[in-house]
Amino acid sequence: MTTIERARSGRGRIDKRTAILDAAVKVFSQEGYAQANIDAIASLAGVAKPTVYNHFHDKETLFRTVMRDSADRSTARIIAAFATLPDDGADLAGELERVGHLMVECQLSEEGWALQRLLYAEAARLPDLYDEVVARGGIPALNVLAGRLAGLANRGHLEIDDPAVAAGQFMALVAGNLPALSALGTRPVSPDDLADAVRDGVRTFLRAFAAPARRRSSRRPRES
Amino acid sequence: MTTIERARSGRGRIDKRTAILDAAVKVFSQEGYAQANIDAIASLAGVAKPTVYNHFHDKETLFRTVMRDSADRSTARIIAAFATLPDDGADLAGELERVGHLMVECQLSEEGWALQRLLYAEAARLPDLYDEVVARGGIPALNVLAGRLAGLANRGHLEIDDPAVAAGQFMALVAGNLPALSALGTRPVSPDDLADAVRDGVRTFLRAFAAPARRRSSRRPRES
DNA sequence: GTTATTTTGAACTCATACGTTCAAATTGGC
DNA sequence: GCCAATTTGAACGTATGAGTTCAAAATAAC
Repeated sequence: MTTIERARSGRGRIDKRTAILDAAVKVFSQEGYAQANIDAIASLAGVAKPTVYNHFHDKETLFRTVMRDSADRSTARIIAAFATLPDDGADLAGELERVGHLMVECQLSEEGWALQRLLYAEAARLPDLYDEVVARGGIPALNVLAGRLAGLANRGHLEIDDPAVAAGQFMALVAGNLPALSALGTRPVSPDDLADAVRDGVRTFLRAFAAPARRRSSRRPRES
Repeated sequence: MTTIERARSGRGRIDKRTAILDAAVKVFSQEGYAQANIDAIASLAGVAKPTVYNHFHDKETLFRTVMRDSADRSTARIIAAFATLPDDGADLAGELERVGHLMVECQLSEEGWALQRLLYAEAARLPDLYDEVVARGGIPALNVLAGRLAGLANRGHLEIDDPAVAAGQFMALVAGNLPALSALGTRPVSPDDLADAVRDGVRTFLRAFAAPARRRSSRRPRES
């Protein structure tokens, strides 16, 4: 089943499989699940229709595979971006903006939007697929960011009660405007608007969570 | 065409039309556009199929009407909620939480999620519909909230540079966790989780935008 | 009651598209 | 060169569903 298994088994032609997946992600994201045409996918992949059914039992299996792969790619990108956030707190605003940019660019990518739109579209029909994508994507990414923020808080650069909450709020603040800006990914976003949105989000995040400059309290409870 | 026109023209049976729309919103939101079946809508509305085509020229027209009506209802609810935000700044945190609750409940409603999922699903295919819904829904609602926040800022209860940005960030902070919490509207949200999310959002919003207690920025001294 | 309009049921047309079948061609391993 | 697995093309069966047609029935206006 897995890419690796097939590659080792020898006989299966791995390139056909990936060609089908590449074509499928394009067609699904342009047309949506129901409107996507298997013949179109086969033709775009340069493959005969029975070959598609040879690799993927039916349309739903193909769709699920596409969504899983897409989620894995996006997650890897976002986690890599978060991992570059330094712990030392130097130029915190600049670093948060940089990471915020990487994050939104991942979501703004063709594939990021496609994944999100398809998830929304099919969540009601395939709730387990939604759960799986969240488990593979959103949750790990959020955990990584929460860990970085917790590190910054421990070193006194941020004042954070709950790192997971703060991580979610960072994402909401920085990326919350993206759907409106890009019309759900159907229109290009001007780099200036994007930079403004990220900057505003980071500024508000820091207004809420930046540790007071004078005090270098590692942990200062605000109220009981 | 409009409800009112039809009601005055007399001959058209207005109740059939609304019954069709009610049925259509249910079927569309459960099945999605492509999977939605006109026969099912007609049957659920207690109406013959040609009657559907008598009121709405084709499936897409019916869909667009459903989306517009749904957007109008949601917008009216949210704007009504925002309008109850008092200007005087008394119990600001409590009031923001109350309004935040009204806002997320609107989005959490069956219809709110249906609208959002269908928008995401069909945005690529019907970009103009997306624009129309945003123009009727998101933008007016955001403007009303921005106006309220600006009022609070003028009276010295908030410290806000750009009310529109702050309004968008309020929505992002308070509602940003909803998709994950409710699995895009496919699962019920526990009232406790919901209250936590709203409280966390409002707390962060106030940490970023609350006017410092000592300084009386503009007009009104803080009464305490 | 008369009349114009709407509604209804049922059957029909037509297009789309999933998934299958199968014999022939191709491929890769040995 | 031989064999086993895969691929291919093209046709097919089948299902689904949008939108139409039409004559009969129901309805509202006058």
